[in-house]
Amino acid sequence: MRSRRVDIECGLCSVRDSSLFGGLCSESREEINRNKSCTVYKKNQVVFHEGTRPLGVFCINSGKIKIYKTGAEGKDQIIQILKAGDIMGYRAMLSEDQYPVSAETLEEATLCFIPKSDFLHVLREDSNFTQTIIKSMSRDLGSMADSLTSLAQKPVRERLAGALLMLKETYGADDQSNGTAEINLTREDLANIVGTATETLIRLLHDFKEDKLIETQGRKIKVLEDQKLIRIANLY
Amino acid sequence: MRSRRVDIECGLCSVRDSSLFGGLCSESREEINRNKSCTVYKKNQVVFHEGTRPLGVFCINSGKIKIYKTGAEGKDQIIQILKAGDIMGYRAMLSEDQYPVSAETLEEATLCFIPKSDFLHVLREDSNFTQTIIKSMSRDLGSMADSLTSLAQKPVRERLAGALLMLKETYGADDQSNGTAEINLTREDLANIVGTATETLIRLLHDFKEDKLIETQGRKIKVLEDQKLIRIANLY
DNA sequence: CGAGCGATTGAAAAGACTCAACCACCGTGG
DNA sequence: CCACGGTGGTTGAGTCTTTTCAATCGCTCG
Repeated sequence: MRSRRVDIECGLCSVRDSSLFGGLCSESREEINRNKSCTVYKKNQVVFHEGTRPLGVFCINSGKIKIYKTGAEGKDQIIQILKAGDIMGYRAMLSEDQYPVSAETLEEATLCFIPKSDFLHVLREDSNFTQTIIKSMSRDLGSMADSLTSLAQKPVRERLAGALLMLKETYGADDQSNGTAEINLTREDLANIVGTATETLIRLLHDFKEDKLIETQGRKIKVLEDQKLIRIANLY
Repeated sequence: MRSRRVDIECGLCSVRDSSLFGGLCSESREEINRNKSCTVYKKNQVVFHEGTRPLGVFCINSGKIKIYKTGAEGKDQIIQILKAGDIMGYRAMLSEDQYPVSAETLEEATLCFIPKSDFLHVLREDSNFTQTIIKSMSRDLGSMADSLTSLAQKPVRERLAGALLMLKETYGADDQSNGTAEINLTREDLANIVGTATETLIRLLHDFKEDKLIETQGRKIKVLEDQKLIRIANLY
């Protein structure tokens, strides 16, 4: 058995308020809820693959997902890390195009799949929701412009500092972590976020650890000195 | 006098069909046309600046525009080059946010400014247009994921080859160029597209010229061997 | 227990950047 | 008309970051 079905009610969903579906009226919500199917994915399962066509959208109930693109040499570039409450796959669906990227679970994750027709119907009926979607896309576009710029201009060290701060947010969000969020990724994934070789990444992590900016236990990374990292990241 | 006003009718506009406004019904088009103001910008004039707030959108009637973001060290990263028919500035406006990037003319350009209220009204009324806008944003998101990946993974040489091919398209589009498009950019701008130092860019251009892949006359670059460049760019 | 993956370290090589100087072209003002 | 200043283009040399390759280690899983 590759995956397990579960029942989740949108109305009772713990991540509802933090998701893009948060603002839906009860009518729209019911429509989204009606035909969706929720599945528990195991760690490192591919949810969708670059080049295939979307049949609907996924809403993350729990777990983290990496969105990545495979480069010419087979190396993955991670574009973003999604967490509970995030919705994925709607862009390619709306543009009636193939997925430009792939999605894979980083840990066990529960995803709700909403069929294309239901999603589109709600989008057509609920102009507030349309607005929400458009805003979300705009924000993503802006943050990708940021990433592009730092990838082009900043040395690896600065990018790593920035990535650690970003990941602290992502990993601190859900758990009952009292500010002690632990980043849990393979060194390779981390390198593919920062855009560098795994070895380089390991060496820099080592430096940061020596400087007491972070702590590591196995693969887990705990960010200690946000302020100093912000300075290193050259964020203005 | 910094800029000159001119009159252009959307209904007669030469770039109408190639723009996102192409599919508008005559009613919507009239609404877009009504309150717009068209201005001739000189070369190297800033149209809007990162961090300011949009009051409407711009439609490019003629000329090329660079969209860029200024990095921490004051170096610009060019995100895209827009040409006649393209619309710019709607994302920040729709997300009710500041511009995440700046826009500057690369040559004399005629831009039509459409006030926010008119644009939003058409967007609300015309669901086809909403669809068009969403698609355009999705496509941009996909192509930015591409850029991100090649910036992170490909050496400068490959990125330059890719950029030249892309620019050939951009510069070949309008003119009555019979396949002999000439790229006309400063070396610095070109370096800021590729994401490298100006000197590095110049050296690589020199190599390409030696290999008869391109021709240069002053700052102008003519792409000769598309196929070979595609291979160098490692496009799959 | 052996295979294999992920993490780590070392050493060498390569790619790209910086700095500095110089050139070429162009518009301006004397 | 020509010297001048400035911008953009080019070249060289040295340096440094980052990558690559190779090898080792630790741990988990079957």
